[in-house]
Amino acid sequence: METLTAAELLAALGHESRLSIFRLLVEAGPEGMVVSAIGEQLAMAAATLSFHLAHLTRVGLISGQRESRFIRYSTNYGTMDELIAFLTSNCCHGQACLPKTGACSSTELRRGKTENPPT
Amino acid sequence: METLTAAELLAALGHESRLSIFRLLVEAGPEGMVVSAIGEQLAMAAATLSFHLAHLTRVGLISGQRESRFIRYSTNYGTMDELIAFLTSNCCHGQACLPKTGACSSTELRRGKTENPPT
DNA sequence: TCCATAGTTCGATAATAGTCGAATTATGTT
DNA sequence: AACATAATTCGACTATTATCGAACTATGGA
Repeated sequence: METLTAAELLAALGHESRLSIFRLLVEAGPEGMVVSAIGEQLAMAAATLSFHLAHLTRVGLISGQRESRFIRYSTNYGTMDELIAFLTSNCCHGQACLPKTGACSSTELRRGKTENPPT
Repeated sequence: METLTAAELLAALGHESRLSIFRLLVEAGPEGMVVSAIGEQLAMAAATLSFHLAHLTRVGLISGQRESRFIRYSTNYGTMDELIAFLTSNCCHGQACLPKTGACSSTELRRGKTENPPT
């Protein structure tokens, strides 16, 4: 993943409103949520919510599809997966720098443990 | 970790210059790097570099300590560890949500191929 | 003390991002 | 068709962020 791309993803998540939206969608799971339902949870003007949804969509973290009058958004797990991989790569360059929470190892587990093998 | 705090960390990393600085320091390992050495790698005005170092320091991602005339910065792995933990928590709420790593497809999506899927 | 070097802080400017009411588009209902 | 609902886009405004030369602070050496 390019540094520029990663920075765009991080910047997209680096705003309280968008991070809240994203986490809400992550918690909602693959089914996602309809915009009005998101709006009910997070108090913000409809235009503002739409603005942030568009931003998250543009960088590829979420995507939405119309369902009659509604538009249902859900997270693109793959993008998030790539971002986590980027953040954890070059991280230990050999030795384990993130051993305590198991964040690294669980990611490696998910990914088949080939990205950054300890030397 | 609070959502606000996480957003601040993500925003700090969500800028190409700062992400480059951070990754350079991550690669440098626990020894870190002196400011002038960072400046040699990443072309930017000294004031700009200082500005970004201060930002990364303020959110706790890096810290610096003086060594005679130099100031040596290094990454605070713990902060990064917490951030990764935050990002991966609530992620699958039980089931594995990141099994496949659809790396290429999600990248294509970001490239704007199918911005608004035809309905 | 005087000078050079390493970094930071200041100040002014330019650029970008966020907010939200109002207008608009899309869909479904009567 | 007329109306209601869901969501986006527009437009204008405000706030924040980034940049960088110049001035400043801190340290070490002559």
